[in-house]
Amino acid sequence: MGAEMLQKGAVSARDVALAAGVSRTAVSRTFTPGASVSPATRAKVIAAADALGYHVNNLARGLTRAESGIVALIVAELDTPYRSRLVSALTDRLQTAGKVAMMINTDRSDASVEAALKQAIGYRTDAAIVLSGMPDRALADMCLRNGLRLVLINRDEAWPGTIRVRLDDEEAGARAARTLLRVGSERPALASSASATASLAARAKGFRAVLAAEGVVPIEAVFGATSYETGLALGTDLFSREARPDGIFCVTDLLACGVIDAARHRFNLRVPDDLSVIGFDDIPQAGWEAYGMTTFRQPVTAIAEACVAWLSGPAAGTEAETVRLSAEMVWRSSVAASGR
Amino acid sequence: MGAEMLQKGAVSARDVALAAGVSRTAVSRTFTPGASVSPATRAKVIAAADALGYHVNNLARGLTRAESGIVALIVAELDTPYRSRLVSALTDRLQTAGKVAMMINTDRSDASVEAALKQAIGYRTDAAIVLSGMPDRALADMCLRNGLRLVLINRDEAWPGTIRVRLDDEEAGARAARTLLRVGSERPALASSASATASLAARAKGFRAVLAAEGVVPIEAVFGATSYETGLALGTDLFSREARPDGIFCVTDLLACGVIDAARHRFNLRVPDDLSVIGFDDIPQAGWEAYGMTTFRQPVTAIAEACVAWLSGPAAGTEAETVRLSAEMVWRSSVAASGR
DNA sequence: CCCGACATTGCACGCCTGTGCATCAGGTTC
DNA sequence: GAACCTGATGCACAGGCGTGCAATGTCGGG
Repeated sequence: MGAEMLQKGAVSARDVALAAGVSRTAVSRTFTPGASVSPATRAKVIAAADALGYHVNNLARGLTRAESGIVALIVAELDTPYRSRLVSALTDRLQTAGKVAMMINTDRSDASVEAALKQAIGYRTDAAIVLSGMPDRALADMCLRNGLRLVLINRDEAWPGTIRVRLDDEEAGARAARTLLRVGSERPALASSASATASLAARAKGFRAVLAAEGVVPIEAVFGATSYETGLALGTDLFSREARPDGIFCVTDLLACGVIDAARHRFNLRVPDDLSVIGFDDIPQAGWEAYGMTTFRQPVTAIAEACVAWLSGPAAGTEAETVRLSAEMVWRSSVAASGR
Repeated sequence: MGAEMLQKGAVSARDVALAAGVSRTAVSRTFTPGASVSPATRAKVIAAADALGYHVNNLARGLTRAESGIVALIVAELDTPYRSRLVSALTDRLQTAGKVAMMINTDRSDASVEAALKQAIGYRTDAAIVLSGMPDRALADMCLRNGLRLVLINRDEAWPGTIRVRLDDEEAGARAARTLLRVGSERPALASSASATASLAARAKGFRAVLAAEGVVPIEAVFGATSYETGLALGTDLFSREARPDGIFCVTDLLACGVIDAARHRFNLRVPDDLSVIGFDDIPQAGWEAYGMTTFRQPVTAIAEACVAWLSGPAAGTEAETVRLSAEMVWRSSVAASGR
């Protein structure tokens, strides 16, 4: 009936204590697992808390405790199939681990990554998961000094107090090359963006190495950002050449979609009859009937699992750790059947 | 050289004060815009802060201030093109407004939305932007009582202290119907998922209303979740019927992609020659050459803009506000040219 | 030289919680 | 009945910050 306490601020433990006729300590203990409170008191507190709509202030709790429960996700181009899948998996996993994700956008520039990390420090984030862009050594040290653990995904650098999560990109690239050779591709090609990412470089490296061992030099098209539009451009470039490729490894599904569309709609080529295409990531669109793309599946849930497990574990000393996961091949219809 | 202060916790204002030989107050004032500090003191403080890697603790700051600077984004199925675009726009906009986004996943169930909101309250979020799922009235009141402002996107309910952001979905549906009629469609169809969303329902309603005025009853296929796979199923259902539709309005691009693929790859139909398709959202894939979909563009940046503007504004009284935005039509090649 | 205006600085308090320590009630054992 | 143990409870403090208030120092004007 008489609903007081409607001012402006949130309802605090003192309000609950007042309403329940107990001390504020009792309220605190009620919401602290393992603390000593009598069932009677606890019941009174819970009743009052429910009536007032009380919730423990995690900010204040984070002041005293060493952990705030917040983990920063630092990411560029979230509106991209692979990224959004990974972020979704990460937030999911963090939540079930009792933590919560704070999203910080960057534009891939070093400056914006630095700003993002500083903001993360400002909120006393337990850790930061960096999906894109690269903090330099000094920045990483600053994070460490502020008790902020760093998770680097798809990066080569390894620093103290840091965990790296990597895929077997090189092996996947090699497998792509072997697959194309087995299909009988005589003019295999590599399509990649110009973005200097460790994982993209590793995929290309593995691809080239296998071909080189067979004495084959791949046709290459490398430019642009990692996007569908670049894929289109790469495709039209490749198919306009004298020696038209008959098998293409695209370091990313997004690129592969563009390449396939260029082949079909701009050059009237049939996939896989005239051309085999292999991608990487297994974004949802790779499974769409318009593409039916043979590709490598990013183990997003395994990646998320590894990150969160490390975060939940004890603050491992100062050695850098590395987690390696493998990308399973997914067979669809963009590669001639004999290749399997 | 002598790097002390390497314990465990983060570096605090007191550490900086000690290093700079000033009071902790001076440090606080240095980082508080508009506070009174002499240039000399400020310089000493900044130097010490840089050397130690100090960053103001936003958690503690949020304790005193009324605002924490955190805004919760409550969303399901983030790994979906439209959602990820919207979330990306929102986090971007929030950041430039000096706030930061906290991502909370839900599985669309009411229970998980409730849990999400409670977590948001726990972190004394300034506001919560609900992209999917629906808090009930009691829950909204609890938020309000805790000083948490609520932004509801694509919802019908309007409650005190809340803002709704809506599109002119009904008008768009109507326009889709008029467009199909103009192309000469004799058997127009509606494809929708079974998810009971206000916006989807409004699109369908507008579509049906225009047709009804012309004495036409659309062929309808309505089932499943809002996904590409459902689109495939809807398409195969529709194209298997006696009276095969020659124009389809899909309430979502994701559905439309599935419908187009079903038409092309399962029934050998040509788009737009045998069939016109209109979607909604303008997800990136709608612009891909494989689809070239005519659709309605979700004004994601305008939506984000509206949300953040409201959040940054004064805590408007207790009336519910509503923002209406319009979805511009995007012409591509999935509708016969004469339709324009 | 004196006085008022003003900028700067530090003390102390409040914000909200968790927790060590002391207190106290209640019950058990001899 | 006394000594003792146990579980519950409250006090007081810490944690990092912003800010009102008072004190100090500085400068200009008269």
